Amino acid sequence: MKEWLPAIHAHKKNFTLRKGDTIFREGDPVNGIFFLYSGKVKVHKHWADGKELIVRFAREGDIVGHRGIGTELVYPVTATALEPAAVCFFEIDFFNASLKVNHDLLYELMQFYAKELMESEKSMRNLAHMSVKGRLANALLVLKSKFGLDEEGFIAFPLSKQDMSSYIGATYETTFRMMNELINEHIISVSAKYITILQEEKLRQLIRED
Amino acid sequence: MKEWLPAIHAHKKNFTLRKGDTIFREGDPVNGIFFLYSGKVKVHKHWADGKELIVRFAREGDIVGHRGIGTELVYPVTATALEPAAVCFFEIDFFNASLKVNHDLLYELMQFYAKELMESEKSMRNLAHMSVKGRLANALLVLKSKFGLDEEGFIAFPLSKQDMSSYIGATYETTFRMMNELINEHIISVSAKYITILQEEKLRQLIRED
DNA sequence: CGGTGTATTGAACAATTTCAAGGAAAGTGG
DNA sequence: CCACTTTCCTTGAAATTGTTCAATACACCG
Repeated sequence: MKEWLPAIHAHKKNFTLRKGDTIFREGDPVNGIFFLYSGKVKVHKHWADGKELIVRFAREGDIVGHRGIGTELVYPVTATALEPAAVCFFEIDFFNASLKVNHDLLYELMQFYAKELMESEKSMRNLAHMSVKGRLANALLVLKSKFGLDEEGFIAFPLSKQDMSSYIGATYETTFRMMNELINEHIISVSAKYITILQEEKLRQLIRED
Repeated sequence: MKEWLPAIHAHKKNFTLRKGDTIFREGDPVNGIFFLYSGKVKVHKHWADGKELIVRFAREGDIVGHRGIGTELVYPVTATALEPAAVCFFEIDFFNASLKVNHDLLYELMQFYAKELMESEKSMRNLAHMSVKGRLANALLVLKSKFGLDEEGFIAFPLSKQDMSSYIGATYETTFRMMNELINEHIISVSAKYITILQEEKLRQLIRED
């Protein structure tokens, strides 16, 4: 999704965001699409009592707000900065016009959607059939493979337990307890928001499907 | 997704399916894409002990197997006929070539994916935050709005309780019990696979989000 | 008519959420 | 920089929801 980004570079409008800032909110009219230059963003859906489910994380180079493309009039999700971030914004009309003209862009976007759909349906199955501990194990592996490790061996996407619980679709308390189990079993170690995977194989065992 | 179907009509290969036949299986190498001429199909993901989650239903005019498009080498889902069906098959190479050439087709496919993704993420949130009863209520409303009612006022997509439970992501027994509650509360009435919604408003109350 | 699959129900069990309550950390405004 | 507010963290116990197991009934099919 990064190759053609420079091609439409000239039409960008830049914004900077502070931690906790909202890029767009579920239900807002769709007015454009965003690219992340720097920072980390969560994309989430809301539910009663401030409950939420994080459906995706984005970092530099990623696209946000694409769920508004097509026939949708309002964003079906909210996007919130997890740390200071810089985004560039494209008017929806401009972006749609680009899609009409730029076949490669459209093809990439289609493939991107296809991949997101697969991930999403996998997550659906996980939510339906996996225990919280299994979903946590899976989330850790996904975060590692998607964002890698930093210099110190931590998963390079630090998350509050709050956000972790929203990501795996469980309550804060349950997530906390399951995390403790993993720590006591020496499968992971945790220092504030920073997580180290000690025994990847044991995590994999927790998500065996059959 | 139906408008451009005739355009590539000449390249089709037809197949007929009996109830229970599998069109393709999760893990099979992707060899093509299917269009449903008639019949109903479920698209599902498997899990241990023969558990499954139905991620989508398709009927005549719908596309099946599109999840294999792009970089994927194997289907991430299984497609099974719920009743006798007729499909037409397109080689993946031919379909990909069409996408490269036919901009409108590609655009429609992209929009289709975008819509599917939104639905999928909505389902994710429902699985994470709604009770089984709420998910059942939601499923009934979705099935009604998607497939309509037949002449007798039944939801025009008869489902075994087995499939219903796989669709809402709960066990057979729980689904059964929740269905009984809805019946006892005179919200729905059921005759074998055929369901009538008696009080749509009460179903909506069960899925209030906030 | 027996068999296979679906329907039905109860009871025990397990997983997860909810509630409650205290402590730590972190950001905010004076 | 400090007091204050808020948010996040931590833990236990109780309540709830949903699953699993088990056993029986029913229905259709060859």
